[in-house]
Amino acid sequence: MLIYSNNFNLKHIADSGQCFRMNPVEDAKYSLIAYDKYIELTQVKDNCIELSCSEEDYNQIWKHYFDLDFNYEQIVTGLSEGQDDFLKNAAKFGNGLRILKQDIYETLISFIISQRKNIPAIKNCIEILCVKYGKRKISRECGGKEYYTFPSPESLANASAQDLKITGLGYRDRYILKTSQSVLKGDIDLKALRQLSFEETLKQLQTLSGVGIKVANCVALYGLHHIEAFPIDVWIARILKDIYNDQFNLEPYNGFAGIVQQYMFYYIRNKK
DNA sequence: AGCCAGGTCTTCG
DNA sequence: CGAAGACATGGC
Repeated sequence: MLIYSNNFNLKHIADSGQCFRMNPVEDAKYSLIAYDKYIELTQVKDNCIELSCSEEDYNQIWKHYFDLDFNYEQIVTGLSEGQDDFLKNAAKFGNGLRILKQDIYETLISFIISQRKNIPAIKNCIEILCVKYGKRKISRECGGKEYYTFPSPESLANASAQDLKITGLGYRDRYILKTSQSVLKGDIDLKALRQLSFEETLKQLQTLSGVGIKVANCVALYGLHHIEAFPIDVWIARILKDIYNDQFNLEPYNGFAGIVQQYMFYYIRNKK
């Protein structure tokens, strides 16, 4: 089916570092695995995307996943026409970036893995984890394509420390194990986080093993859609220091700082 | 080859 | 308290 939107760019989203299982398959075409589903998406035109899914899956999953009920136009135009030169360029450069609504547990585990790894390494590591601990499935829509779902909390909580060693997790293996056990035991109720305030959510997430302020903000932003979150990693920290001399004022972007952050991150990582 | 990666945890002063 | 050091592995 075809979707029309002025702010929906597959390449930018795939390279945005917020999701790790969206990859190019051929020119302008991407595969994506999320919520136990496999989908292929093609950028037909700047403002037109073709999805391989049924209308039912679109309405139940993908419309929500890509945050397509939200209009990014005003915010992105606001940035690209504002007075901040860096954000102007970032907004123009990354136009079509959106903040995805990903599964909370997958986001949590993915961003625990992300610490001190580059993005290709994160992707590889997650893929190994999925093949080893996820479910093998076949996509009907996409020519019998084989894929693996993201592991459940049970499967990772019950993984042996020995087996985890060979997944390339490094020292993060114990974080994954402990956090998955916390989720499984109910020490934390990931779904219930949706009822909490942003600040309280960050606090609860940080009780988990391997989750500090940065990962907590990423989970809040990409898994719970707190678009006021502003994760500061090494790249954003460099921007704040080098471009803004540590004087960046978030206040004008109150309530959607996460979108600003995403455009900053994409721009600094991908501009020549 | 050697540095660095979407940080966190522990230890030290 | 805040600052420094340790941490596993792989990509480039």
